[in-house]
Amino acid sequence: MVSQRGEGETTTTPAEAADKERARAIPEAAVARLAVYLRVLSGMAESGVTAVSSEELSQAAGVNAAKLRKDLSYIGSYGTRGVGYDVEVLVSHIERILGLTRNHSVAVVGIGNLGHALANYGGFPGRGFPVTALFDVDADLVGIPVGGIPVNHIDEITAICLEREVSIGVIATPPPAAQSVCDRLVSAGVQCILNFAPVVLQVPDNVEVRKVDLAVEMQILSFHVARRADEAASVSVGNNGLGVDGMVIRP
Amino acid sequence: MVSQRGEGETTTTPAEAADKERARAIPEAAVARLAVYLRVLSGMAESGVTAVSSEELSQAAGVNAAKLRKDLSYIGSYGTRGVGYDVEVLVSHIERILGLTRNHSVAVVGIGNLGHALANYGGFPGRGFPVTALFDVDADLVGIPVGGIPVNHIDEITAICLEREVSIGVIATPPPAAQSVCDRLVSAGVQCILNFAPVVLQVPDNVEVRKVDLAVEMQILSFHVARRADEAASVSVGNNGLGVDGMVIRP
DNA sequence: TACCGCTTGTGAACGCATGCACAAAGTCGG
DNA sequence: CCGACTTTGTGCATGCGTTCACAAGCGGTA
Ligand SMILES: NC(=O)c1ccc[n+]([C@@H]2O[C@H](COP(=O)([O-])OP(=O)(O)OC[C@H]3O[C@@H](n4cnc5c(N)ncnc54)[C@H](O)[C@@H]3O)[C@@H](O)[C@H]2O)c1
Ligand SMILES: NC(=O)c1ccc[n+]([C@@H]2O[C@H](COP(=O)([O-])OP(=O)(O)OC[C@H]3O[C@@H](n4cnc5c(N)ncnc54)[C@H](O)[C@@H]3O)[C@@H](O)[C@H]2O)c1
Repeated sequence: MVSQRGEGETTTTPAEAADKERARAIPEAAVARLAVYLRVLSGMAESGVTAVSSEELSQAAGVNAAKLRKDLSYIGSYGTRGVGYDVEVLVSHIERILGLTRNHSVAVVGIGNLGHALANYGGFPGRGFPVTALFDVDADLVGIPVGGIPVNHIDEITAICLEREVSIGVIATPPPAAQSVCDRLVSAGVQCILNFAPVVLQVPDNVEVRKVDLAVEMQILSFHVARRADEAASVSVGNNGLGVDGMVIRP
Repeated sequence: MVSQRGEGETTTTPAEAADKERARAIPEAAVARLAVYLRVLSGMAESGVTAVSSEELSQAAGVNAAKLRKDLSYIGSYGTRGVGYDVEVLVSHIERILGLTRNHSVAVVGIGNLGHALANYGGFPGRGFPVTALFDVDADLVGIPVGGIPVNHIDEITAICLEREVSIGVIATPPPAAQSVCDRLVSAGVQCILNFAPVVLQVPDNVEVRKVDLAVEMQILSFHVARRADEAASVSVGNNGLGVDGMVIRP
């Protein structure tokens, strides 16, 4: 939509220019939360809710109310004191800041277990991320449609990514293939990569990589179990009976 | 150096007690990285590498060398100055800190696109996370084995989780079902939950939740694309030629 | 219009995490 | 046995992110 990102302050509206400058200053952590607020707000809008206070929204998003207000303040002052926020207004401003005013075409590479799930998932197109290309090295898969999109051979990746203006590449290949797939995506001009393979990817500075590592997530959970078990042990043994139920006594 | 506050020394060995006390102090961010180091180190061990310096390991893990050393220092001093770290030793210490010395049984709830992929994935059991139970509400799925494990009906979740000592529950149901599934997992004694459904789960304090939200990941990538585009525009037009290549000029 | 109560937006303080820089501590060659 | 070289472990400064607390601002009410 709009935002023909023209030049500096001469042709853009003051509001747009202000947004651009602000975008640079938004903390990474706040960006992630803004995406969550957006989802919650979208849900509210669908339910017919038109206004919301920082307290309500923060509850629904599972964060501290002050943090929520600060996060929203990064994108501008669109609330009304004494009242709250207009849901629609907030949605459109967050969408603008997150760059969701245009679609981002997605390519999935590696159509195995995970690739199939991603290709079949209906949740992305509706949120502005249409999956427009699938790639695999396996000749048996090439040509077969998955989730409505036919699989192409990995060797066609450059041509097809350029043609379909892919802006996000998703890597769902086995670990050994990930770096080479990544390199090919990068040389096809893809600047955003979401990596499911448990390997550290090397990319140029102008490419943004985010990784999803399920084994790491589970290990973090495991750490917390262990920590909790230790704490419980300390309380019951170390404090020698002073601690009742699970409460930690010492500060 | 070693942190007081411990009285646990009476029943545990000093080394164990020291670990337990340290575990409490490890920053969350460092825990996530330790899991990455562990994966890299395991790969090195398999390749026959026996020793590694902080510089090498940090390269392989994609982090700053000083940060890596600090992370490792949280779990103790197991390096040799002038030489580096023994791979095996480091692996075993990280595993101990992360609580990986025992297996953590995993249950997957919601055997749809994503649930199938998870159940079929061979990478978890090898890392100490055997998938031991699958649940779905769909009668057509119940009884059918996926990845070698038969699917059970969701109503059996409490009994089976207790019986198989499930410690991690993975939620891969549609969003509306997620909270109720979560509640059932919690009442079955599961204290760790990995949630793929795009909803904020409410849980008691003694339960740890981690979420994987792919739409949020993509939106973060989208934000960076937009920011980059804006910067490019500012530099080429706003600064009126003063900025060459991608460098940001104004602070 | 003037007041009241409510909610936002933000300055300021705090706490956590990162990265630097270097002393301490070890190896290895001679 | 010594001295040069290498690499760890960490004190310290810096920057980022979170939280508190409250003035400013707005709608409603009399
Ligand atoms: N399935 C899961 O639940 C899961 C969980 C965690 C991590 N992962 C990771 O995600 C990745 C994919 O997992 P999966 O279970 O789907 O694996 P999979 O083996 O089922 O699928 C991998 C696919 O990638 C294709 N492929 C291999 N080399 C390729 C290349 N060079 N170019 C293009 N395609 C290529 C294969 O033909 C295959 O279709 C792996 O790295 C895995 O570690 C998967
Ligand atoms: N598939 C993906 O790639 C993907 C990507 C991002 C997010 N997600 C999220 O992951 C979740 C699962 O996605 P999916 O594509 O596998 O969905 P899906 O519809 O294919 O599968 C959902 C499964 O959950 C089962 N189910 C429904 N209610 C249940 C209940 N109360 N108890 C137990 N099982 C129940 C259904 O029978 C079905 O088998 C969704 O929340 C989705 O938003 C999926």
